[in-house]
Amino acid sequence: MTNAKKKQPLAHRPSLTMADLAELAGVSKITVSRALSESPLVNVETRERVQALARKHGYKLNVSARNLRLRRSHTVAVIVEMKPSSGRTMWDPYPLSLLGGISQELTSAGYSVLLTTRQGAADASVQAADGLILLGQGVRQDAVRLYDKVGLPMVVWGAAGQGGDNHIVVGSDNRQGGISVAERFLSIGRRNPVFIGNPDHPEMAQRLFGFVDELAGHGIKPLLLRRDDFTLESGIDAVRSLHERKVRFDAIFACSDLLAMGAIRALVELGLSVPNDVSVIGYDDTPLGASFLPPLSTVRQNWQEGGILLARKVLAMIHNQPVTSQMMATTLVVRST
Amino acid sequence: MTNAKKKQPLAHRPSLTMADLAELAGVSKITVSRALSESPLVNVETRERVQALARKHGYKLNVSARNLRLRRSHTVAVIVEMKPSSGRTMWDPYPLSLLGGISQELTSAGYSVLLTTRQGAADASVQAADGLILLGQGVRQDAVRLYDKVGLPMVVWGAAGQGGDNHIVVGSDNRQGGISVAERFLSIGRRNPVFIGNPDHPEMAQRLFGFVDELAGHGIKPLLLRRDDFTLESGIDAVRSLHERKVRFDAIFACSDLLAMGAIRALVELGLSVPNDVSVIGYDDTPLGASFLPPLSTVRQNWQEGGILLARKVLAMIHNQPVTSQMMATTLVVRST
DNA sequence: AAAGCGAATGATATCGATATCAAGATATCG
DNA sequence: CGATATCTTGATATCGATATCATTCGCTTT
Repeated sequence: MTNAKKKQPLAHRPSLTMADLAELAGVSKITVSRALSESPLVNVETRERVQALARKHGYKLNVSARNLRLRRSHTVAVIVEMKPSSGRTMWDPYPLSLLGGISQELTSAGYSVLLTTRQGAADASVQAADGLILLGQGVRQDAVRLYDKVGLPMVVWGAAGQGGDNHIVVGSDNRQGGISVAERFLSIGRRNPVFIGNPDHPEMAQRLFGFVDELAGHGIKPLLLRRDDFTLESGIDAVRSLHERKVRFDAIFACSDLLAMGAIRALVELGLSVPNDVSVIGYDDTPLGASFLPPLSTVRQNWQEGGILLARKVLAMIHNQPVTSQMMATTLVVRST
Repeated sequence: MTNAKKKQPLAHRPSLTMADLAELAGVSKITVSRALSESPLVNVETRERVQALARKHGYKLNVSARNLRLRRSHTVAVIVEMKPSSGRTMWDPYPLSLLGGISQELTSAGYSVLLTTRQGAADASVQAADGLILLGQGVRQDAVRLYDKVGLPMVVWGAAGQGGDNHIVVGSDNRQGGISVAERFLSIGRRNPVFIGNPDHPEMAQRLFGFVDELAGHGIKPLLLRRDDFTLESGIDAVRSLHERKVRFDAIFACSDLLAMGAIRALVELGLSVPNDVSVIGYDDTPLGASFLPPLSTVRQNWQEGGILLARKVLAMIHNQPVTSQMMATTLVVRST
């Protein structure tokens, strides 16, 4: 018997089972199972003997078997929406520090992270997970709807107000971010602010709303300048178009740091001083912003913490604890612009 | 029935099994299994009937059960070495477009990606995978050794020459990258080049070797300026220190774009012209490099393609096909510096 | 017409773990 | 001392899929 087992060519390591361990320890499989899972049902002495044996022989639990029996997988699928909807390739640093936070939190809770990059339909492998985390651009509600149907606990990263039947939303408080920029502009006496970004993007729309509402309270109506690309070039182009149209403005709220840096460069080229003539505030607190000349003022979102929060929420949902959507506070980082 | 289904708080959906499908179709489980896996053993008519039924009722394969039976998991674990060894946080854009490539390739081959961020010892969940991909800084050989012991097919991202008993290495050809920079400097007549980077880092060491060897062939010996941080500040600081020490130099090869940009900024502040007085070439082709003023010359590594290659190699190893380590060519992108 | 063959399907065992229920050993109580 | 409670262990069934071997049926072959 044992012999037969050893004989097979086994491309994969022999890895012994609980049955093998049981034989070694002179007890039954079930006792081994209990011993390894710290069950109080087994005698302390037996438990330690079994555990020692398991360590000694390098026993590895067969996860598939356990998952089959327990009807759960101890796995959370993270679905990354690949379609770049607006020049941000999804594989840029930001959403990915989210991944870092998620991975860290789930791993330390004993869960595995199944990474999925959605290309077309819902991936079948997702079905095996205990819960879902959906990372997207926020633009594509179809993805949310698609995965809502899977019926698993789900947490979506995005703008508030997208909550649905079966999922909750975690995100950065974009509205508050917009408000904080407005407050800053007001406090330094700016009266002709411009907003640059893409209001079709739910997260940016929130920023715009916060910005507009806060300014409206002081009788100011900002100019909305739509830009779909979040690149340096796009920022340059935006400012040039303002200049050509002879628009009067003394403050710019750009929806990304790159846009902001482009804007500043264009302003300087036009002979305008930042921040004396025009004040500029970006979004995201890119590492480069701090080193930019002049150092860029911006709104910081804590992505890593967001990832941790996402993970905690799914876990809570999986364990049937009550959870609610939550927006995370942003920080206005005032540097020199 | 339907009612009951809808009513339960659905912690878990009922999800039918092959046995259920078998009954519905009036055949046996095996036939269902074969039908769904496109086996030629079943009648075409039966197969289609079963498949239609499966679709209609939303049948989902129980992955755990299949994996248990087949003794494989259709999963590749990607281990991300978290310890930031040199200021690069691992969660910055580069290694992560690797992840994108990996995920894309594995997913479309029907494999799942298990994301693990190593914090301490080898994660147990890794045991369940069919293969491993190790993404690290390259600095830490201990991680490689640790996972080598697991005995699974493994592919490591890094510098060549680290190949071990049980794994192969895929990486960017850093040596060639260094050579190409040297060639460029030679072709434009530079005679006093400086290398800025950390030679303890295997990948950078390769760049340095290529750089030095190529220059040596023309009787030139570059100055090695060690910098452990790959930040803008570090680049600024490097050039300042050169200046203070009154070193003569007319070319800089910086091991990261940020270092290069910092260097350029410092040079400009010192009243030197780039590239007239000093030519500068960075590494990585950061998105911002192209928009930098002046546009940065750099060495591009194709991360995404690297990810795809990593994935293909593990898959090949898993299927017992012969594989070898491989370095990917880099591209010198000459812009204005 | 008997034998032989291939196509289609099924019965059963199995992967490795755990839940359930039963049972033996020991301790405690009236 | 017999009975009940407690502690510890085990036998068996089960999770949902697939491999192996067996079986049935129709059709060709000589």
